[in-house]
This record gives sequence, structure tokens and C-alpha cells, in this order.
Amino acid sequence: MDRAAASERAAVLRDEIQHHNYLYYVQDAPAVSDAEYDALMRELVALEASFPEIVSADSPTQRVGAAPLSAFVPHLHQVPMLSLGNAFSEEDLRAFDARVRRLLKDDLSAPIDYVAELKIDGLAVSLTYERGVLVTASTRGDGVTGEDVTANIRTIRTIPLRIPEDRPLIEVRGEVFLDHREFRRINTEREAAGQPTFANPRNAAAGSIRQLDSRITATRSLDFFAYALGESSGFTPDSQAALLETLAHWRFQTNPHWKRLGDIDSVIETIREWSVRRESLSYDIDGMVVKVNTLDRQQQLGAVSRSPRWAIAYKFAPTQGQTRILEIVAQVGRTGAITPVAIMEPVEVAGVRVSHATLHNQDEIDRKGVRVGDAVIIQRAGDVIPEVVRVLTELRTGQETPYRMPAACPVCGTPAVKPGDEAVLRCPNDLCPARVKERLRHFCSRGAMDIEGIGPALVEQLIEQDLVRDPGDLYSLIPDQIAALERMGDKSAVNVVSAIKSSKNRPLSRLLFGLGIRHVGEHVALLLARHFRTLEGIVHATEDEIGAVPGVGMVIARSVATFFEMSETRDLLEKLDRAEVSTPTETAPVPLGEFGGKVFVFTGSLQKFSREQAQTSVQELGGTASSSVSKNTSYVVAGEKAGSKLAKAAQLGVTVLSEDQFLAMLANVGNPLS
DNA sequence: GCACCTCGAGTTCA
DNA sequence: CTCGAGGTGC
Repeated sequence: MDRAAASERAAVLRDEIQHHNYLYYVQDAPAVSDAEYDALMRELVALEASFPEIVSADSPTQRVGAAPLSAFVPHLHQVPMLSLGNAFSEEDLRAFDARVRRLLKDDLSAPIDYVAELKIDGLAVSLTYERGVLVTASTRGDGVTGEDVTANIRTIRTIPLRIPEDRPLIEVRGEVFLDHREFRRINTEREAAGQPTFANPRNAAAGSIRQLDSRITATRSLDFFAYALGESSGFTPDSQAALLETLAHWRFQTNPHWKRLGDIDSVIETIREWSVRRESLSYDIDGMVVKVNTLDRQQQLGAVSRSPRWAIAYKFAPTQGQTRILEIVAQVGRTGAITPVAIMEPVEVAGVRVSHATLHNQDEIDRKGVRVGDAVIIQRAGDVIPEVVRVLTELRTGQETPYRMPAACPVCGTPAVKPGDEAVLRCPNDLCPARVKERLRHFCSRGAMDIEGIGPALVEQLIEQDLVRDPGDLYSLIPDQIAALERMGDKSAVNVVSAIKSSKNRPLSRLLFGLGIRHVGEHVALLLARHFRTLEGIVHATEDEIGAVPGVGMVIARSVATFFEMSETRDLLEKLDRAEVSTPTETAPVPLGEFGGKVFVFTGSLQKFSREQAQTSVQELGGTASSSVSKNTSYVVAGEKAGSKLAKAAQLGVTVLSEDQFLAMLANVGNPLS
């Protein structure tokens, strides 16, 4: 092969490799095989080795392996990288819209044409192409001068090294980011190597780009979305929409979720939608960018100081926050489990002030290395429950103190026990005031006896005033006793007593669950109730008889039998009996129609009916309502914002029903809900 | 004895 | 929602 043929072949290979890289990231594109890609790369490498003179700056072989730098060189942006004005509320957005309309007053009647794009939470960079070839890449820096990070940027497979536009100078701007999977992979690797982990994907992306050794950057699959032009040698698409299309045509990855919108109300609606939908993305976004679409209007609006007047960045409330651990307290639960809870300086996370987060147990504290006084990153896992993500060890002052779980129950002082095989520490004292209160609260809770009006405050007083020692005592309370308590009037006292009275004939399974027997949750309680039919039957059953119930093993059987042998239990049952607390016999339902034997799982926030209603209906019709998805699951009924269970259903090929489809199934068997 | 499926228990905030 | 642990079937 001569030089000319080699050069021609190399050009073809480079183009095919770039196309591969492009397809690799485009959704719904035909699958590309790594083997094929590797073959193309190998051929190109061999070709360039034989003819070193054909190696060019835009060859994909130049993406990796440049020698480490000792420092970054400053890079002056041809056109400054402006920052955008920020909006933190819908009000700010309306103010932006009002200003845009005022400044365009020559033409107030015409609708404003906006483009809304996702604001990727990464690192802004500018790519300089000379005569179509990537020559420089630099960070934003202060907007005027950035750092030259060309070697690192070259390692990003989705950044074209050549574009089909021959003008002298084109600057393409966009965001370098890491998706969640890659972020987790990098952190796992760093943890294994004993290196500090990155707090979030953005920091990891920034750290990777600011790597002096591009060989390290090359091991991290950074990604890139293009969204703007800087200097462009007179090349000016006439709108943002046209610009995004051009960038895609040049084989840049552009974010697919941009939208043209006719007025600010639609913009606000779209932002609302994404503030929820962003959870389902595989990368982080920290807001949305709203731009006036057409170039002529952008030019009319112009820029003030360092930001254009035709665009604004809407920032979502962050889902992570930084705060400090003030103290760690040990809490005692109904079963005696002693749980460490971190009390933190209140911080707003995803629109909510958070001050407490569970640390689960000592193992977890050790694993995360949490100390009292530590600065920590917290987030709301699954949207709701605050969780300590990691400790900012670099902010330690030396004043932080390690935490050890107490040797004794913090409430009653009984030495705590930790059965060898369990992870949790427990207070073994059945009469521990904390446990007595928690048990009473559990008895009154919605899933159990469902007594309205008895919350933590009332429970506290009832126990402290010695009006109630166990749930059985509730039934002999009179309104005067309750009215005498703090923050309790005659009216609420009467209400509470009548709520207690109306709990007297709950189904047997609810009573069993409410008793708080170890290992007896709602499900096992139902199994026992259906099998033994009456409270009497269970009380007199032997351990073996209980263990013979399908779904109940010997661990549960022993726990139940032991519970009913205790003298405290006998006292309690006697009080319930005296109060004429009856427990209607529960029988297994007759399987009906499409529901018999089917396993349903409900997930997401259900809009049209409550989870409890739905589960009860399923059970009444002979189906099962389960809480986890497996291949045994017949249907997953998904409401809004369904999370991991929906993904699992898709993975296992389980049928997913909408709320409406589920209601239709119910209507079919003549059981319309609500 | 092991793998897999479920359930129980604890947790936060408006 | 997540983790840990009990129950069951192979």
C-alpha cells in the first residue's frame, strides 16, 4: 500500500470510527459492536504506525495517551463565555418574560418563541475547530480566560475531532458530564484503591477534566452535550432550534429533551414536569435553560454586563445538601432496637428542611466514617428519607469525635444486648418506658387498631401519668381523665374515647398485628388469623401447631407461643376481654375471576385510590398484594413517579398496569373501587 | 445447604 | 425505600 492509498483508507476509518462513537450514544440507534469498533481502531493504528506522516490531529488514535502535563496553559476565549441570569422561582421566570416583552415593545402582540433545554450539571467547555479540525478545548474559567484541557477532551468519544464545516474558526460550547453508572463505577474503584471518593458526578467530571495525566481521563467515560456556538466565522443559524439541529448534524451529541414553547406558561409547565421527571434521567441536571429562540430577537435584546438578556437559567432546589452533624442520639424502638440518629443543622434539601437522618447501626457509622461534628453531604433517598451520603473529611478540624453505641439502653439503663448473628443492638427490657410507648403507638396505628387522635404526645402523657400501662388500659379510660391532660379539652377527650370504643371490633388480624409480637407483621398476622379463626384458638395453640401453618416457620412460632405464655400478655388479654373487644372471625376469601391466585404489587404515588384500598380489594378477591417484584408477580400497578419496582418489572417482563387498567379489572368482577 | 422470594422493622417530613 | 432475616423449595 502506498502513502496515498493509506491516507485515503485512514480517512475512511476515521469517519467510520466517529460514526460508531456517535451511534454508541444515540438512543434507538442500531446496536454497535465493540468488536467491530476495536477492529477499525486496530487497523487505523497499524496504518498510522506504517505511515507516521498520515497521523493527523483529528485521528481518533490521538484521543488517548498524550504525555502528562505539568500544568495547564491558560486559554483566552475568542468570545467570552457569558454566564446566565438565574431564576429560582416561577415568579423569577415571569419577571424574565415581562422584561423580554418590554424590551421588544415594538412588537408586543407577536408571541414570544422560547426554547427550553435541560441544564446539565457538569462542566462547561469550549471546543475550537480550525478549518473543521479540533485544535483546542478549554474550560470556562472566569468566562474570559479558561484552562487548555485539549488532551483530556480528546479522550471523550462523543466529541468529534473533525466537523464538516470548513470555516476558519468555529467554537462549539457545551457541557462535559458523567452519567450515574460511570460515576458509581469510578467511586467504587477509588474506594477499593483507598482514594477519596467524589461527592457527586459533577465533581467527578471536573476532577477528570482537570487531570494533568490524560491517560487517567481516558479511563473514565466522560460524555458531552453541545448547546451553543462561540466565535463562528460568520456562521450563524437563525435560531437556537436551528443551532441545535446543526450541532446534531455535525455529529455532536445534543440533549434530545429540548422543546420550543410559545409562552411563559408553557415554559413553567415544562419546568414543573422536569423537576419530577429528572429523577428518571441517567445523568444529573440542576435546572433548565430558557432562551429566546430566534436570533433577530436575541440580537434586539442584547446583553448586559456579563449575561445575555435573552436567556435565563432556572435552578431546581438541590436534592443534596451540605450540613454538619451536631449530635448523634440513640433511639429505642418498639422491639427494643437501638438506632443511632444524626441530629444536623437544618438544611433545605429538595424543598424541605431536613435535620434528622438515621445512621442505622454501628457498622454503618464505621463504614461511612461518621463523627460528631463532621461536615456531611446528605440527600433524600427515594425522594423522602434523608440519608448521609458521605463525610467531607477534607473539612475536618480535629474537633470531631467518633461515636460509639451506648453499652446500655439510653432510656431505662438496662445493659444492651446484641445477639451474635444480628446487626442491631437491643434493649432487652420489656418494661422499658420507650418500648412501652412505642408499643402503644403501634397498637393505635392505622394498620393495626386504627385509633384516631392518639399520637406521640398523648401516648407520652398517658404513660407518664400512669393512666395506661398496656393497650388494654385504653378501653377503661374515661373522658375526664383525658381532659385533665395538657393540651386536651373536653371536646377532644370525648373524641378520643369514642375512637377507642369504635376500635373494639376490628378484624382479628389487626389485633394480632397490633400486639406487636416479634416477627408478626401484617402478613403473618393475616395467615394466623385465617388459620386459627379466633383469638382463643391462637392463644391455646402449641408452638408446633403454629409452626405448621404454611408461611410460618419455627422462629415465628416460638416468638408467638412465648408471647402468649407471658403473664403480661394474659393480663392484657383479660383487659381486652373485659372491655368486650371482639375480633370477628376471618375466613380466606373465595377466589374470584381474574384475581384468584394473582400477585399484585403497587408502586409509585397512586392518584385514584389509596394503596390500602387497593390491597384490600385484591385480597378480598382472592389475590395477593405483595411488596416486592419478582418473577412470581402477576401485575405491577404503577402510579406516578414509580421508581425501581417499575424498572424491575420491565426487566422481568411482568405486566404493568395503569391505575385505570386496574380499576377496569375490578369493575369487571363487579367490585368498583371508591 | 443454598438460592430465591418475601416480609418485618425502622426511618423523615408536611 | 432499604436492609436484614425468615420460610420454602430444590
